[in-house]
Amino acid sequence: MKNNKFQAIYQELAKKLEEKELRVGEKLPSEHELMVQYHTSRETIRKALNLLAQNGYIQKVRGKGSIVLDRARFDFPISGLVSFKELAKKMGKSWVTKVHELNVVKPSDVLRESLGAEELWKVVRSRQVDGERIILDTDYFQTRHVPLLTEEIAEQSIYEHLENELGLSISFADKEVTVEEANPLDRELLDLNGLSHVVVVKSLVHLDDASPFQFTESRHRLDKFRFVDFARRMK
Amino acid sequence: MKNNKFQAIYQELAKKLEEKELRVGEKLPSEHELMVQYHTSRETIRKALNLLAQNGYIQKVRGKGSIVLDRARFDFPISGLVSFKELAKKMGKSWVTKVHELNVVKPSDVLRESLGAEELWKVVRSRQVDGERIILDTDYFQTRHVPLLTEEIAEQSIYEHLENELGLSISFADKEVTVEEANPLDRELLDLNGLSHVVVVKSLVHLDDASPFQFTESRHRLDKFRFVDFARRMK
DNA sequence: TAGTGGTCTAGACCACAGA
DNA sequence: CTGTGGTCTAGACCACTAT
Repeated sequence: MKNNKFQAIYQELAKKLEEKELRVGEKLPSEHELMVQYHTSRETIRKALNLLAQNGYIQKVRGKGSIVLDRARFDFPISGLVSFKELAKKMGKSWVTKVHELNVVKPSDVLRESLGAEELWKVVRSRQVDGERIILDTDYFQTRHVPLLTEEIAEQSIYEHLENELGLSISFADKEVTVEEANPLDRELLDLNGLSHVVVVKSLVHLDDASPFQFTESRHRLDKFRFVDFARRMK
Repeated sequence: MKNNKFQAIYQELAKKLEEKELRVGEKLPSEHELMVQYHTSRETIRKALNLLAQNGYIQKVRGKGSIVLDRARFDFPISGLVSFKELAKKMGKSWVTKVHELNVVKPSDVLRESLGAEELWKVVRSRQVDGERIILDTDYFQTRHVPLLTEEIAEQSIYEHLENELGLSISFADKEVTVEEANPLDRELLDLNGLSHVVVVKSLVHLDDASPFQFTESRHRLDKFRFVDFARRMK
């Protein structure tokens, strides 16, 4: 990966934990031991362990050690920071993305204020998983950062295109999950099976320099929605 | 608070940011400057700033500085690590908690496996906000850690009781958000207004030593559910 | 080039768990 | 008491932004 020692150690340990080289409830080697193993300083080991803790692999307990947690590692944030393609792949699902709209539009007042731009790419896509259209995504991107979008790109992964081709670095997102009544577009482009409501995930995505870059509204069929979170109390 | 320098600095800076002493988009003083201001080392300042970043107050940009983010600071996780009482108070809502069941039960197989106990407190409570019963909470607690629960405690805040009276320290939770069809108990104890589904938040809450302690199923009326999240890409 | 944040070190002292 | 993780320091070097 990168040149960072602590990231490398994190990834090595995370891999070991995913491959269950250590059982749930057992303890990681102590920080001192890891320090020796990896020929590095204690603070560097601690950075790696803190990453593990933040990501739910371990729980550090003073005086005892680092306990391996039972984390079903299928968890991932719905939309926003992980692309739909990655998600579907991880879940081992067959999926089809269909592009319904792709053009440059003038933003509404709310969007103009959120994204601070006079021109935005608008992309409307439905997501079909196992033969059913269950997600309807509407994305708005800054034209400033994205000169060109094509149907081919939108059908594959816009995120991959942004990060790999354009070198944009996504950093963080504010997300809001609510439930709304299905609108006519939902009824047209999703297989709702008579369900009256949809789960709506709105995300405002930012780049590394903290500038707002993308707004997404993701509308999910109720019965296919699942959101898993790992909440750690602030210390 | 505690004796920790970096926590104190974090709290002081967070307070300043909440009181808008710095505007969105402006920059915090540099790490070197803060180091001098607070008579401390750079790593300590960096710990405080990392806390600010983790909690969405700032975004650190290499070569530039720490940029103040526009974070509506009303965000909080729904259920699990924040008590209903805290939540309602923050939102400035009138609320009533009604206890429908409170006793010791033998756990189901799933619960026994999750919590590893042969005896659990079961508490069923409805939450009324602004005159409407919109949330139905079912909690299971380890009797091992909680010798006594009374209706009075359950009507107020069980969390306050656990942390203040019993000295238990809650640490982290796994949460799952789904939508389910309303069941007869939902219809009886909630004002559903004909809505056919409820949002279900399941949480498995752990103590500081990583032992599972509490399982909660929180059922929310669709139209009153809102979940706000701040997602940071792993680095 | 000067100023910023990012990583890393080697050491110190403290708080807590367990034998 | 020993071993664990938690905090803090003073310094070094690197990578990036801006001028």
